Amino acid sequence: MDRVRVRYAPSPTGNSHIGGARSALFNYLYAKHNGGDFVFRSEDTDIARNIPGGEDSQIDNLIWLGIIPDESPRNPGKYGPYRQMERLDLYNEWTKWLLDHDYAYRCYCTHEELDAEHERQTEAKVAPKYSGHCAHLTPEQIAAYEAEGREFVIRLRCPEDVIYRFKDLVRGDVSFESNGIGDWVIVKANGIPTYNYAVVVDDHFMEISHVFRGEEHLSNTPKQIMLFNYFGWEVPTYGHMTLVVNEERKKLSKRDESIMQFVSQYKDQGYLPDAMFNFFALLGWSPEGEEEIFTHDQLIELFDVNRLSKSPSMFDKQKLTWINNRYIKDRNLEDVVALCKPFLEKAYDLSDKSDEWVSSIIALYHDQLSYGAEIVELSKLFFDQELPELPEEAKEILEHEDAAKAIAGFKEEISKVEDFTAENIKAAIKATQVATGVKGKMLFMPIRIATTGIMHGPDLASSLMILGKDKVLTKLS
RNA sequence: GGCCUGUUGGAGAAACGGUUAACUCACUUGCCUUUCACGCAAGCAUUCACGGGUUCGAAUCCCGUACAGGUCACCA
Repeated sequence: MDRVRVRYAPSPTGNSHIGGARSALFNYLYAKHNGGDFVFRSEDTDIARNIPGGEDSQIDNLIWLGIIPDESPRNPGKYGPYRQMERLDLYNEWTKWLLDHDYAYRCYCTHEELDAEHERQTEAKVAPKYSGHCAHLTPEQIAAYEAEGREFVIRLRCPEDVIYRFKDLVRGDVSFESNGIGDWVIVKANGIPTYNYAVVVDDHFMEISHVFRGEEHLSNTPKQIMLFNYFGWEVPTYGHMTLVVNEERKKLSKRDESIMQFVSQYKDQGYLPDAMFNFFALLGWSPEGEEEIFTHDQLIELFDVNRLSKSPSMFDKQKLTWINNRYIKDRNLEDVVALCKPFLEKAYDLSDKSDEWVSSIIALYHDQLSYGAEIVELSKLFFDQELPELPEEAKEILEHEDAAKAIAGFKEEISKVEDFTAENIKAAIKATQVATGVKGKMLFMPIRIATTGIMHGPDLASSLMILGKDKVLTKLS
């Protein structure tokens, strides 16, 4: 196994989860850093939970993020097929091998029997594991069960007193005792292999050299090593990454609503894929210097497994927002317009507006925009929307005697402006100052509040230009 | 309950036995600016969960305690 080959193997049971995307990202970074392959495998053995389109959406989301599989069901390499349900013959072949060598056996226990056993063990406060009821059935017993028409699963014999040790790329030396495991199911009653079994066969035949996955898989590792040992196959190198947790420090669950959980949601809100890529890379990994903003290629270059963290990382929405803003600022206006316009179109009727007009609004917010959809809220004042009630402070300003002077003066000056450009508007404000003697905050604020309806916003002259002369005059009246 | 893992400021995180405990986000203050935003500058852990040890010296090594998380499926 000289070549680095890694895989990302989701089950097509739903939309891409951010935790999964992060796993995919680290596998990808590792592979690319080492000039290896990143393969996508569909773990679709839970036939009841698979959803149509699940696999496609997984791949699409990865590609959107810039994590391009070198091999997948869509672009198969020479290690296919890339869906587990299409590899059943392979598994069956090796199941037979295990059975023939007596490393595995048929188990006829029913769910009821197993549940009762589990309950007894929990009550007795011992580690729940399979009792081995069917481990040594006589041919007569087997025949009897078969005659009954009982279904069976296939269990792997778990050796006694073996300690499974492995060097984890993230956690260092890890070991598990075999005694805590028990004979576990490798093939379900429906003839389909379980996850821990299929994975071993696939990782071997797909020549996977390194496996980066979430910490929740740590305790699956001894089971998989057990199998590698029986087969006499080389065990890949594992690296168990910390979980991503929410503000409550709990593992992100799909029901959690405190943050957006799915990659597609970020896409839909107008986040930039390269910003997401950058952000995910910082979740459980840290670069060496002080810089944290890196391009796709730089991250590949810099990625180093030794810098993966051992403690869980919290999904920090504010940091994502900041990173996304950094990327938006770096994009040219044309790109940002393309990003934002769809949100405006959806929120407002733009049919009688020119492209230039829309672009000029977006330009106003280019530097502060955190994500595409935010433009709708930010630019409200240009779309005749209901604006929040003025704060006390604003009312006080308007009641001031200078305010009335400023507004009246400005109305007069502005009505004289022919060519309604920012420059000319600025000149009109200046002229108002000269004419009325009002200046500074007491000049700008009343005009701003009267025309835009808010106290704080982008450059006044530009804002007025976009609003247009007619609207400005109406508002002033 | 068994097994496994982690614990450095509000959040991420560096430091690999000897530094004033990096850096980034957030926050606070100041500058810039009509305002907001952007940008710039500064401030923000007498201390590394706690208690013992080892050592000339410990956030860093060892032991224990506490807390947090993961996992114990015919789900992946």
